[in-house]
Amino acid sequence: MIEINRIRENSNEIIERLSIKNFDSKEIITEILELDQQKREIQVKSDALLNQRNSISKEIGNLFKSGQAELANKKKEETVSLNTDIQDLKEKFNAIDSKLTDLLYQLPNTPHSDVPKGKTPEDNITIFEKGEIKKLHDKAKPHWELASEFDLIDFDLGVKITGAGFPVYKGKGAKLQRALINFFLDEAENSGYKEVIPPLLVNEASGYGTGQLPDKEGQMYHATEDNFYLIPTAEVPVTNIFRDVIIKKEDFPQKLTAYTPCFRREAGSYGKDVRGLNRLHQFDKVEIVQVQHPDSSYEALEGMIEHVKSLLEKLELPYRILKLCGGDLGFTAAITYDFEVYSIAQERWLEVSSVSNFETYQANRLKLRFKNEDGKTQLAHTLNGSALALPRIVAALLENNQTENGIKIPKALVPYTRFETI
RNA sequence: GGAGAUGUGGCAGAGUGGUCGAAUGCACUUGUCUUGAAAACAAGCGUGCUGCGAGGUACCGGGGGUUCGAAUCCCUCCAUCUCCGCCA
Repeated sequence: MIEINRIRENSNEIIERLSIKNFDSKEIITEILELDQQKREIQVKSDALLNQRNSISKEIGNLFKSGQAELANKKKEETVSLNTDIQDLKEKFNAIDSKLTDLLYQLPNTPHSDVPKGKTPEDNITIFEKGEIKKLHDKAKPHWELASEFDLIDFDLGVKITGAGFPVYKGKGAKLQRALINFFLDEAENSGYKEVIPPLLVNEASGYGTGQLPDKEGQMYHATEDNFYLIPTAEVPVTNIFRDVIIKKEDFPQKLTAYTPCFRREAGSYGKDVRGLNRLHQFDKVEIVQVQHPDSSYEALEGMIEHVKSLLEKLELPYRILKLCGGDLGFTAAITYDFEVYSIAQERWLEVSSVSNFETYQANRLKLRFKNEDGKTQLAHTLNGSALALPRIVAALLENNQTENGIKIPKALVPYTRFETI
């Protein structure tokens, strides 16, 4: 969430920035400032009363020690009204504080000054495009037909076992998944990311830490008996490694990568959007996460973009990079670049990666800090990106590489699949 | 899942309900000494809120309670350890 100090000092700037996200924050911020003011006043009062009580209590202790029980008991009476006042202030304080926290949770991150205005995905700006969009042969098919023709993915079987959006990968289809995961992990390691295998279920605190809660509660599967959530992305468990951590300056940057399945409930899609691998409830993804010093987080973001670019180029897929406009930007991100690959048989672009800088927004929730030159604790920056999400990569690979003699595996992947064609 | 024990500062480890934000040791930082280092000695050494500042206040696993006053007593949750059961 946005730091309260920033809101105190730059409320107008924040309101203006949030308007780029098409978020009208004027009322909330006014209320936040009021509550913040009240909260501090109450705290000062309460501190003063506690101070009084503490000194009276000390006196009572001393009186008892020196055998003046009568005087001590008389002193006790003084604390009666004091205690009701303290209790009163405590209740008020808690009420205001939880209201304030609630409102702060409702404020999205402020977009970076580079973020273009806009409301819908059409307003995103294509900043880079590369790769040849080939012509396919006459009998070219969409990936869901290829998947069933070559017996790679069984969607109906998944429906039987679980439900729609939980495919079963078979034979070379399963091996292709494994190959991609290993390829992505190796590439990440070569770029300096340390591999971790995190839990796939997280507690509530972790959900709040990265911002899935309370904003996107409905997106996550919820194991209510234990109050755990199935992770929608490795971002959640991996970034929460750093919750409540004060890292040493020399330990910057932290670069982690993780492969995990991801679980998303997703609501309200239909037709071609959800056909085949386009949108699933369970899918595999390799994520890269960085914790950075604020001065170098944008440089790190560039590095992450370069990393994802190199993956797509090694896979020989035509892709483009979009800079998301304010309206399409996620709740917690300051800036996001989406990577899309072209799916030839479907004749559409498919999002395969999202690379974002969250600046201090997540760090503030996580209490992820470092000691700066002045010896003060300061919030770090967090970043993450998909590198990459598998299903749509598979869709594009199958569709784009189909020939009349089968599907060709890109060269870079062959050492991992150990077969050249499907 | 059952029984028992434990949870204190970066680590180890004290702490009869009152002068405990917390002894002591180690680690760390700075200074003295030294050509330099080590050793020794001295000082410092957690996090938040609040205040221009001195300071005030809160935090001894989390939450709640008893009390004039809680690290210390009670309840509850969580975690760890030991034993038993179950199990990939």
